[in-house]
Amino acid sequence: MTMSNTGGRRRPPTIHDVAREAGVSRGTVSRVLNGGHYVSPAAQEAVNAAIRKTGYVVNRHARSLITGRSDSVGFLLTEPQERFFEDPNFNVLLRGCTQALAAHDIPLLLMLAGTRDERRRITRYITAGHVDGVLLVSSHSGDPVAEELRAAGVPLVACGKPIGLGSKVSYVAADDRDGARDMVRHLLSLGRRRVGVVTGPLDTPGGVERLAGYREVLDEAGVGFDERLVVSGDYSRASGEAGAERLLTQAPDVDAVFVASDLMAQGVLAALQRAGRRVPEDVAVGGFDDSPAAVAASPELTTIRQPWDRISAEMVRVLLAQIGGEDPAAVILPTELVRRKST
Amino acid sequence: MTMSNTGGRRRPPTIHDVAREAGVSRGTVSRVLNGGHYVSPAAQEAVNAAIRKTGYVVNRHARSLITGRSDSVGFLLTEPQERFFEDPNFNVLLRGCTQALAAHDIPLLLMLAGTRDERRRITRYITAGHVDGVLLVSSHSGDPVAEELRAAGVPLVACGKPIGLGSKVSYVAADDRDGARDMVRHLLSLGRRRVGVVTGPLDTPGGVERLAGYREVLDEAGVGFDERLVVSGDYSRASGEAGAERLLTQAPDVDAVFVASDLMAQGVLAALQRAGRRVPEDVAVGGFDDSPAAVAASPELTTIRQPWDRISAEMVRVLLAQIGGEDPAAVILPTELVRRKST
DNA sequence: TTCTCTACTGTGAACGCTCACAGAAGCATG
DNA sequence: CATGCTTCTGTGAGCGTTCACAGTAGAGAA
Repeated sequence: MTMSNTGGRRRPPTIHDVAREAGVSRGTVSRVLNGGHYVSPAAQEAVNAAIRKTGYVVNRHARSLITGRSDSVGFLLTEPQERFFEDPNFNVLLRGCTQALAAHDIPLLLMLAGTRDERRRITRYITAGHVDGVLLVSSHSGDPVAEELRAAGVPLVACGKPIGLGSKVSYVAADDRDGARDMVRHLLSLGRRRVGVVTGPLDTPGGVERLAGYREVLDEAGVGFDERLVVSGDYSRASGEAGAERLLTQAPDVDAVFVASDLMAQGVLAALQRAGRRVPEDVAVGGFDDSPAAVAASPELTTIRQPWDRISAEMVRVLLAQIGGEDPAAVILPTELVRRKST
Repeated sequence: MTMSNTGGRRRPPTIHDVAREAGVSRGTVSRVLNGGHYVSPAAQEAVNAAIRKTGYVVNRHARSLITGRSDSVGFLLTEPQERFFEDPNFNVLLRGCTQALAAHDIPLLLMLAGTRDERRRITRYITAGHVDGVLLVSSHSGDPVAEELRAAGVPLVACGKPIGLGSKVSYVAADDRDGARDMVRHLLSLGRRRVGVVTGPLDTPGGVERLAGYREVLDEAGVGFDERLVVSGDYSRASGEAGAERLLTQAPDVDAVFVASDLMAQGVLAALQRAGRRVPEDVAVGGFDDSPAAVAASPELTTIRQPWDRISAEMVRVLLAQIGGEDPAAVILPTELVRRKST
């Protein structure tokens, strides 16, 4: 029983305790802690032994106070909160970022900027230097928080190409256009010629790019573009359902649909089913994301995989580089067609 | 242009700057910052004006260094990570906790303890005092991290009744048994008599309680208990699908199913559909959670709402109370039957 | 007047760490 | 022998707060 456990916590050992235990000075312990340059092997060893023995863990507040760094980063969501809950992609991204940061021993602070007040509070918190950088999820345009952070010089990496922030903001994104091309080519290769599309929100680069890829392939295949085959959605399940209904009205002969998100594709499947169309026999359906929703759908969705694990890893890499003084960077990652039952 | 914006960030104002600006001492500013007791109205006013003028934000690291508090809490997930992504409840809980904490200006640190290494690192981080308390999501038994934290005297609030941690750990949970009772009563009230159940994992209190509620109502209604009507799952969609298949084999005359989670209920619906049973005409299906999955299902699920917003709010309240020195507490919250299309 | 009490204010010390600097020791070079 | 260089080590200062304490001013009571 080394620990009296009556509610209060014992005062943890300090760098001083370690120094005394190892028979060296605070400075030497600090040097060992920070890379071990200019430390003799003997001292190195003694300090490490003392750290193990005392169970020392550095006090990050004391360190931050003098270094000016916080050694933590924020994960900021300025989207309308609903999307967060409905879209499984956020989970995957959040998890990936948390783990990638954990590998660097950097905690992730979750920040949800929903209301005006929350936005103000969070902006203050960040610009006050309480985090070293921010991972940003905000695909819609005109985001005042992001703009303010950028102006304040806070290292920032967005997920997906941000709008209206100039070229000074780093971002990591999947190759939306190329992914869309792959999917539409796949649908054409099945012999379908009346290929519809349910787009994402067209005020986001992702939405625009996926639509552009669709058009490109139709052009290159010599299949005419028919605007009755195009309806727009907002990535939500409900908008997919509504979109499919509109599509069936405008172009009843549709024999394939490229849907710009898996969640919308779920809605499309439901609407088609209700209309008595069989998938994939009557209408082939292709999604986008390869989110958990793709496997949960029935039939399971053929979709375009966004490499979320790589996206999150790259976001963290770019952010840390930027915190380290490097210039902003843009990273585009390749997508992959995943064939399942819906095509 | 008050801010030179060439990459570096300007040194933020300190309490000293505010004191000089307001013509008072650091101590007075500090008192205003911490509640304003024993401060004259005039000084109060002057300090607030100076804070607004300078844009001062307290340096939390300096504060933490001396107070010993970190004014932050961890949100710790020790579940197998997959559940996190599949189960929409986690999102709602995470969001609720983040927002409830934000109201107290307390940041939430997301901690995912998947691997052994991660567990060790996180345990060290927490016991070193880098967070004041922990919100714990870990319904399965034998969680070494939780036990270690409890032993170290870290304020801890679990979501759902934890197993094997003695009574010293606070928790907040929905009234699982009562919810199950409501649902089964509802199914009986529809005239169904062959009511099956797909349970949750039976090494968790939630799973056990929901099954107990089911049995209680059958007993009280004089409907005999038939073990062929009972299959067990693990809250995952896939296990619901498998469970329903087993149920149809063991008891083909089943006319209602109480499923212990919405996600499993999705799987049950899929399996029933495949087997040619109509819902709700042939088989009524009741879920549990009222997660987004309930509305996404087709037909939309009748389910038992867990009051996630209240659960998260209570978790935060209890945790902060405990950090403030109060004793651990258990909170049980009522559930609510939500009728939709599946019954 | 003198004392006590309350309301308020300022000051130095401390929290635990890193950083800059000074210096010691060892070795090669002039 | 002095000089310089490299490698290593210890020391004092200071990061921006809070806290304990000392002190002041004014009001009321003796």
